[in-house]
Amino acid sequence: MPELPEVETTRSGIEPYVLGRTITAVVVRQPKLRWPMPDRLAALLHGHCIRTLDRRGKYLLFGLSTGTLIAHLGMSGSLRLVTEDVLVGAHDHLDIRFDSGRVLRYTDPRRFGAILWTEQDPLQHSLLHSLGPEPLGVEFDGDYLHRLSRGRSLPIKSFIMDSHVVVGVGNIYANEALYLAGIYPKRAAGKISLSRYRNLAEVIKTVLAQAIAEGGTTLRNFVGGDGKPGYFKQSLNVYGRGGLNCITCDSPLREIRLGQRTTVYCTQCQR
DNA sequence: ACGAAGCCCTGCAAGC
DNA sequence: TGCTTGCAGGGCTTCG
Repeated sequence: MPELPEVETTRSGIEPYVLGRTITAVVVRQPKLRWPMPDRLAALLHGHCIRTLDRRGKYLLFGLSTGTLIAHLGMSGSLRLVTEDVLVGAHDHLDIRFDSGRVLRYTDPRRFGAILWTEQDPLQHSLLHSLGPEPLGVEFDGDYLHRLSRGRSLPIKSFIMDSHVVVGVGNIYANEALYLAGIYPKRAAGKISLSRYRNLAEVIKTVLAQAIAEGGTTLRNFVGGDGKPGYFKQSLNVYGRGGLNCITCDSPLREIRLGQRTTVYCTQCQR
C-alpha cells in the first residue's frame, strides 16, 4: 500500500530514466482502473517528451508539452522500469516505452489506482485543486492544524487522514504519528490543544521524512528489480501490532475500527 | 457544512 | 483439498 514516502521514492527513482525521454510506444492492456484511462491514450502520448515529473500528495504528474499524465497508485499499484524482454504479468495494465528502450510499467492488482490526462494546469484538476498542504512543507504546522480543527468533532485520526486537511498521511503513518504524539485516535479533533498539535505536526514530519530517507535505499528496486520497497523493513511501533505489548509501557495494544480503518493504539500512552 | 457510510477490486486467510 | 466467505485498504462519492 503506497503511502506518501513510497510515492516520493517512486518519483525520485524513475525520474532519471524518464526525464527528457520521448515516448515511442504505449500499450494499454486493462483501461478499467478506479476511473477508466483516457481514450486514445497512446495517441495523446506518442512522440512526446517527458519534461517534468512532480508529485502532489500521492499523485504523480508527468509533464509533457501537450498536457500532464496524472498517476495514482491506489493501494496496490506500482510503477517501475523494465527492459522490453521482461514478461508481462496478469496485472500489468499499462506500458510506456521510451526511446531509451526502457519501459515504464504500471502494475495494479486491485485497480484502485488511476491514470488520467489533463491539458489544463494539473494543480487545477478537480482531484487536486482542493488538496491540503504537503506535510513536509512550511505551511503545514501545529498552528495550521489547530486553526482548521476548531469546531470539528470527528476523531483526530480521521482528521489527519483527510486529504483536504493534509495530503499523504495514510493509515499506517496516522497510527504511528498518534502513538508517538501520545494522542488517543478517537479524540475529537476540535478538542486538542495547540501545544499538542504542534507536537503532532512535528511527529508527522519526522516520521514521513525518515520513511522517505529509508526508501532511498531501495531506489534500485524501481529499475529491473521487484519494485517492492516493503514496509517490514521499517520499525513500526503500533501498526500491525494489535494485541502485542506496547514498546514503551509493555501493556497490550488495542485494535479497533475507526472510519473503516484498522486502528491500533496504547490505552496507557495515548490519551 | 459536516460526519459517516458506501463503493471500487483482488489476494489472502480463515472457516467449513 | 477445494470451495465459500470475509476482510483489507485510498480516497472519492453519496447519504443523512
